[in-house]
Amino acid sequence: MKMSEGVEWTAHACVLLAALPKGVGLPANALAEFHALAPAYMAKHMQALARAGVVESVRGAGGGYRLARAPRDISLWDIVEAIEGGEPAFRCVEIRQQGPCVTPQGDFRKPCEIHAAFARAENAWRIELKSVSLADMAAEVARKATPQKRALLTQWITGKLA
Amino acid sequence: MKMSEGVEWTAHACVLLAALPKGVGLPANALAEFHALAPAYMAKHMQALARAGVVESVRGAGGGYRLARAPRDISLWDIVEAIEGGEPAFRCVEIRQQGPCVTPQGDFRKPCEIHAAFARAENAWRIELKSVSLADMAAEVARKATPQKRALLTQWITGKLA
DNA sequence: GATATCGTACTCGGATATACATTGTCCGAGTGGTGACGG
DNA sequence: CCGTCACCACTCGGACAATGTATATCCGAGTACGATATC
Repeated sequence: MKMSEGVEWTAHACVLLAALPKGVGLPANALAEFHALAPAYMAKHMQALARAGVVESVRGAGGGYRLARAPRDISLWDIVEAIEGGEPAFRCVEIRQQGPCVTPQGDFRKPCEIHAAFARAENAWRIELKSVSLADMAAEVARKATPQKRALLTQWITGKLA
Repeated sequence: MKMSEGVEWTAHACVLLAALPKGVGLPANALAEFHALAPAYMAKHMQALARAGVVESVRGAGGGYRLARAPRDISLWDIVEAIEGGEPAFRCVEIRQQGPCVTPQGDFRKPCEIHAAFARAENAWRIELKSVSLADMAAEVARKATPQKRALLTQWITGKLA
């Protein structure tokens, strides 16, 4: 059970976007280059974020992706849901209802204990992810930002605005 | 991010084993037949459980699988770990250390915030799974056991013991 | 009748195909900027 | 000098291959049971 690496890619990309001035975005190329990632594949993942409404896309020259909401209102769970899909990892197919000794009148209204336990566990996981917002992490990144990094970002942005 | 269906198969199988008299086991064939599952594939998953030390295997006629510990001492996490492997779903590859504007002297002693957040979330998930033992679920199953089901199990076991 | 031995049936274990999902790449669609042209 | 128009470069979006992992199956290795022959 492993998560798509796209989650890590887009999470870092979103943190970067969150550190930018409000309303300003960057093209997928720049987001990929910033962490030395494959541009085309990064673009694909950003599309998923756009479909999910986490980011907004602006086409044409000077376009790119920018956050659709305030960083405080975007959680890690939003990103996971956009990339991985919101379906639970444990998919109960009700095998308890199969086999030679299943009574037709067996009451299966309540989910089986195994299913219930996994649902509780994934809920705890989801709640933890929902409690972490981009704003929290962007602050950490901004604190460590070097002049070098600021310069590159400014160049990208001003290059856009020029 | 989806979990192997083998987890569901083996979880139900282990609950069944937990409901049996202490020390008694069943062959993989019987475990599969009980829930109308592919016997060969069930056998493969039971092997993983045996390697992980969750169940013990007994070869030869009258052999099979039996729990290696008391049901109270086997948790859902043990089964997930045996089937899926204990590695975290989110694999941080430290992409923050890549790219054009990474300072060589940047301190990366502490894990990045994204990595830390996912680690916390998965920990919550793991703790929840560790808190559920086979004994809890076996009791639920035994309470609902029909005479039909009891008869089939007795037949399998006595067929073994005869 | 008891015991040792051989054969057989049963079960696990790992090696081997297959299907599917993820990963990775490319080209077309759409849009804003820019320069040229005309008024 | 200003406004309009057409062209171009840039960016997103979805369609298309390559790779890796999970799924599914089969056959060989090993063991206990039982039958048989012998003492």
